[in-house]
Amino acid sequence: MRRSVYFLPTSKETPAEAQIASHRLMLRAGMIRQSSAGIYNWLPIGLRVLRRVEQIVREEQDAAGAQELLMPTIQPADLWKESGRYDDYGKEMLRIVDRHEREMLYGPTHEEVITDIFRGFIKSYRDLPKNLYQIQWKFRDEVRPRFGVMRGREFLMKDNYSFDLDKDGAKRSYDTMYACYLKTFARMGLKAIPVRADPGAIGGDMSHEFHILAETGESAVYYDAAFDDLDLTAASSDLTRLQAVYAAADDEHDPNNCPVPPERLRSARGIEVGHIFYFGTKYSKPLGAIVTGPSGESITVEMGSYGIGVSRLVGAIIEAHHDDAGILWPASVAPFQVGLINLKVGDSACDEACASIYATLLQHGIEVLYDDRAESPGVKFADMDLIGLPWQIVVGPRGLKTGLVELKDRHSGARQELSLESLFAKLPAEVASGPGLALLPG
RNA sequence: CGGAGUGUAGCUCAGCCUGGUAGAGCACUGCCUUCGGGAGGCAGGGGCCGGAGGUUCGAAUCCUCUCACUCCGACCA
Repeated sequence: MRRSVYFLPTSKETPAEAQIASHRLMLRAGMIRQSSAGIYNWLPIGLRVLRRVEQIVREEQDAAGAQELLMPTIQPADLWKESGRYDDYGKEMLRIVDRHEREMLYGPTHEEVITDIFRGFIKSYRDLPKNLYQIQWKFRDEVRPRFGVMRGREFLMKDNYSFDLDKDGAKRSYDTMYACYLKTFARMGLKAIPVRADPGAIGGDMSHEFHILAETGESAVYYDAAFDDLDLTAASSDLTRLQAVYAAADDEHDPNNCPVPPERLRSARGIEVGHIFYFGTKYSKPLGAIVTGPSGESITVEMGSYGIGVSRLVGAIIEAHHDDAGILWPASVAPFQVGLINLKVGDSACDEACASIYATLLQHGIEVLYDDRAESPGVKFADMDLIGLPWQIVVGPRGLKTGLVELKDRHSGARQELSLESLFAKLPAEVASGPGLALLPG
């Protein structure tokens, strides 16, 4: 993408309303623009990141055996009356009346709708288990939205729902998602600690929240120091061991009754990016999600639900990956892999070298943001650092005199002067291997 | 929902106390000089001072009401 035509409104000024780094950086990097309290426009470069995060979540859901569907944002109130939650949910639910005076609502979650789908089609134990997911916008009329997309009222969420014949099956579904979540977050460059949690309004008796540790986190979490050394990306083989290590959210942690000795207890702030629940028949019972068992008996299915805050993750990733100059995107979610800076637009040597590099990168399927504006180099460098692409290629007249361009690793700051030939020879491999890799000595 | 604030140019803000021609920096447009980590000069464009009432000869400024947004607390992916 050429910077001269791309809609990318970066800003030097720190927006007055933004309190935390991720919010400031998202506004300054032209990713989002507030529409009203807790509701955001996603501008092109922000949407690119959102889509990448969404895609990682999707791939891991698919890999875990969940199947994607899409439910509506607007739901009929009747279903919620049937589950008994219409009155319970309170003012967080945005209620709408249509032209026929029918009560509708903008879905804050989809247990009722998915259960309605299930009961309409699934009638036999032989069709179980099922695990269905969607990535859809939700609306919760938060009393106090804040921190940009980290606590918006409208937010993109991956939610899935498991249906099993019995509690053992439900536990397997739960564990599958538990492992899936660890892998999902790891792919985004995040270490998410699974902590025991209060099932809250969703209800149920088994629940974990996944927290990214960050100073700006909204929740207090307590955990065994062993977590600091655990490889949370490990396969599900040692899940039982992992789940035995203590970690609890604020409301579940009792300082007077904690299994972890004080010297090993750690407390930190966390950003909740995922939450999984097992809640048995809480919804299947009132909504009549019943299958016929092997002996012809009626069995009320065991359910669980699992959420990942996709739009929140974009903010959380920035909280975990930024420096004074701007964002440091992990390659897996970066809006572009490479930023190409032409230091002197109009200089034929610079223009030709950049055009050649740009074309070559595109040929290799590498996404590149080419800053071809007639701006001062200072502006371009600052903008590119702010945007935070993993790699930068700097092309200027001085270097070109000896046939060299600069390759910079945004994460480590390491720079290397390369000839065009060696750049072409090594760049695709370097980019494919991701940022943070030490560059070979020039 | 309680408490505290803020609304003036696209952005960050001054002006308000003490009423009298609407301001600055950045951004934007044009020209010139620059160009290796947020350049400089000159010339421009851009505002119903959030909205509605009121007081006054006169209101961004004083009063009342309202709307929006932000922050602190209690609640949540």
